[in-house]
Amino acid sequence: MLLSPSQENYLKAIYKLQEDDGIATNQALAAMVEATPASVTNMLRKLTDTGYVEYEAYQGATLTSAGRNQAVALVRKHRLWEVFLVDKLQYDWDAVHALAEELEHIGGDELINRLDAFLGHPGFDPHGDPIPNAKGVVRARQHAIAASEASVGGTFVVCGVKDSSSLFLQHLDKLNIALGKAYTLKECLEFDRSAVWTEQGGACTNVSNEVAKNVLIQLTDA
Amino acid sequence: MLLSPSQENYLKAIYKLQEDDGIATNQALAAMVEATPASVTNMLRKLTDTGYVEYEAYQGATLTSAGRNQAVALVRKHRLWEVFLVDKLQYDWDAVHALAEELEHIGGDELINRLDAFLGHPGFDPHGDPIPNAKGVVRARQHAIAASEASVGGTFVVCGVKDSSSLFLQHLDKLNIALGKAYTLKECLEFDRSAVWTEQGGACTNVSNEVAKNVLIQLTDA
DNA sequence: GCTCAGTTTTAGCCTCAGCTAAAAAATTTA
DNA sequence: TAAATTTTTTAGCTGAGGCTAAAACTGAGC
Repeated sequence: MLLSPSQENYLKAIYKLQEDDGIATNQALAAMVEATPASVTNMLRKLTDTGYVEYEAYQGATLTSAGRNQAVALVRKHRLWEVFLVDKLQYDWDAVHALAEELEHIGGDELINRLDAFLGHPGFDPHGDPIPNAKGVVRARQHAIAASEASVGGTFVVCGVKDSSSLFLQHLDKLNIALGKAYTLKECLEFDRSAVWTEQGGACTNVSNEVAKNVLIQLTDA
Repeated sequence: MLLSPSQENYLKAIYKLQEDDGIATNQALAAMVEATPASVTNMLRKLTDTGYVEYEAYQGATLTSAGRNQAVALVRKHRLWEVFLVDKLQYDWDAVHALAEELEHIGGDELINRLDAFLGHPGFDPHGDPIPNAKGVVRARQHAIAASEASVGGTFVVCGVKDSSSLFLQHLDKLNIALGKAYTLKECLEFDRSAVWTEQGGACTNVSNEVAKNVLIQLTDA
């Protein structure tokens, strides 16, 4: 069964909502694909007919295993193109999402597997999200927690973000926070839950709780 | 004015027909965009409204200068993506057209200029066709003629093809003819106008007139 | 167990880009 | 020049994927 770009976007949206919230409601889907709930109902019917989605009126949508395969393949394509744009074309990490959103609908397995090989089979995209392999297996990030969960005195490495919006990523740039950087949590201020992170070199960064909640870290024992 | 992929394909088709035949008839356009003549009439009206095409009923279509700019930009995008697919992803030259046809509708100037830089500002695509620069200037191939025009005893280098179909390109592969290779025209047979080409090393290739007419060469004086 | 707010579906409409069949214009042939 | 052929246009239809407004359903609070 061949899917239109629009249909592919719905599958991706259902996949993400299932992962995050466990359930893909009509309204959440509408927000994600930027359409009205009425349009979503329509499309869910069609996707049910193609066998990618299971859907009963008022009950929300679920991917079939075929649907899940499609969705994972799309995530793979999206993330590989993001790696290409950042690593090869020197785009900033906050500028690649929209382009990858277009590129992910192009071509088939052949193209994406060649791209994967060309990029050296990367494991993670520029935002630290894991790239599913050609078989659709997604290696979960190990022991990643939100930076807001760290305890004072702990050391950690930044390994991802929860929010990939351009606005948030540019804010991280301004704070000079990037993937792979190591910090110690110096203190956490009672008043607004903001934190002070220090780098090895000693540089200090003031991080609001709002930011910390959206930064993923791995605890280290150094 | 923003164009749909379909509209972009029309502009490209008009451009090619104007270059080749001087005139873009309804029927030729229909064949090129794979639609009926009735659909072409429809679309030409729309493109006239947007200011990219000049069109009077029954008189064929002409690009405005804005239309020509768009068309050249598309040719640039198409050929740069072909270079990427062959040089970086190791595709064969006969397999890249369809993919480039999809990729050329993605993104804007920013993306394509970055791709151009990444590829090292190539002058020609994998079929020897010249790549327009960022300003839309197309450097014509110098002194290229069809191989069927060469005279016996002459030496030449293969620099392009007139027919980029997969079928023809695969045939050239079989004959071991590739861009950049140098030959001497040993003889031309009266009976079927087929020719014998010899390489420096002495290897001989029998080339039908049909093939020679679709191979572009530059005469050399060695 | 009812009411009411919020969510989802239905019904009917729109635009885009195609299609067919028939009418009209242009071109070729006799 | 008139007839025949070819090309183009018109008219009306289709399907995809949206939309709005109104109706129907769900679930929380009383």
